[in-house]
Amino acid sequence: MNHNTKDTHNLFSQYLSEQNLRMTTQRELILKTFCKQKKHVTAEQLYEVLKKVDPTIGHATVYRTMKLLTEAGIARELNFGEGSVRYEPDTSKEHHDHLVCVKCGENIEFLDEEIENLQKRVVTKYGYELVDHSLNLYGICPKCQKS
Amino acid sequence: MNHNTKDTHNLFSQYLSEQNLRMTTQRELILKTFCKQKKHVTAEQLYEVLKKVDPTIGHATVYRTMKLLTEAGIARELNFGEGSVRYEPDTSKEHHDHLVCVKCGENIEFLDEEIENLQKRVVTKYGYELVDHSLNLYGICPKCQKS
DNA sequence: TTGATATTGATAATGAGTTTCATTCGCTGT
DNA sequence: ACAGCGAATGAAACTCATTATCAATATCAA
Ligand SMILES: [Mn+2]
Ligand SMILES: [Mn+2]
Ligand SMILES: [Zn+2]
Ligand SMILES: [Zn+2]
Repeated sequence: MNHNTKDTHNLFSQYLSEQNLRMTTQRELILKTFCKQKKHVTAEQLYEVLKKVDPTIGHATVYRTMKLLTEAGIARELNFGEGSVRYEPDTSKEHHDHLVCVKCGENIEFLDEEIENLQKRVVTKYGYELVDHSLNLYGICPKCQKS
Repeated sequence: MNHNTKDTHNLFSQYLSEQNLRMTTQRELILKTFCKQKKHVTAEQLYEVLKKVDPTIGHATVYRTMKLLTEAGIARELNFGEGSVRYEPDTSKEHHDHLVCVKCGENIEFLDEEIENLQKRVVTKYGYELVDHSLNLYGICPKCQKS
């Protein structure tokens, strides 16, 4: 289940005060707008959406805030090798990996417990301590296979 | 086993002629130098090495040639989210994934057949046609755990 | 050897993301 | 409500990786 807006707002407030940072109207707006997005967005895309609500909002503020949301565990960075980072809500309850169509960009979220476990096995085999992982599968979606 | 220099040179020559492109002294030098590298290099790092051999070589030529080598199936692009792309020899005989230390950057190459197979299962489950994949595990190496 | 055309290197341009800095805002204590 | 201080903001300049432009040069089939 997803965090609702109030959940993430509380989470963010708490994170900010822990770090002696402040909740601002811009940060509230960015959080709210980010949580509404249905797709994985880049900071630039989110900035475009935000400008319609608050035309005075700054470019840098969006980047800065997405970084904060990531540190707070509310957003997660995705790198599909496109040249820019995408963000998705990160509720830590629902980790998943991605299957991306290289033609149209459509992407499916999946979670394979077996793969997750095997990853841990690899990491411990080499004496490493697992911090994170990134698994992206690239393919051609059924729709694009027909054209 | 690795391609040797002559192998890759032939592969590259063939690819170039198929595309109506030309083998040049710069391309030969870049290929040779790239194949000698022991670690995954960025285009910039390779450029630094190349300048010592041929100080007149151009920055853009290195980038252009690494792109060609990738298309020819001789190099493979790696993205560890560092901001720049790294390259490794791609012999297709020896695919592997990476386990990277987030502290010191040391990285281990591994191949887990079970994971590879499970990936295929995921892809076919959703009706996709697998094109590529990228699996990076990030952790802390034994050495860095002690400090 | 020649000519068509691909390639090169210098340089400018791009695009994502970050830094700087003067101004404004948020919060805590009064 | 008010003051004061440090945090946050937006504009603009900047960085860094990579790509585009273009005049000069090199390759190779004929
Ligand atoms: Mn996702
Ligand atoms: Mn490797
Ligand atoms: Zn598609
Ligand atoms: Zn390490």
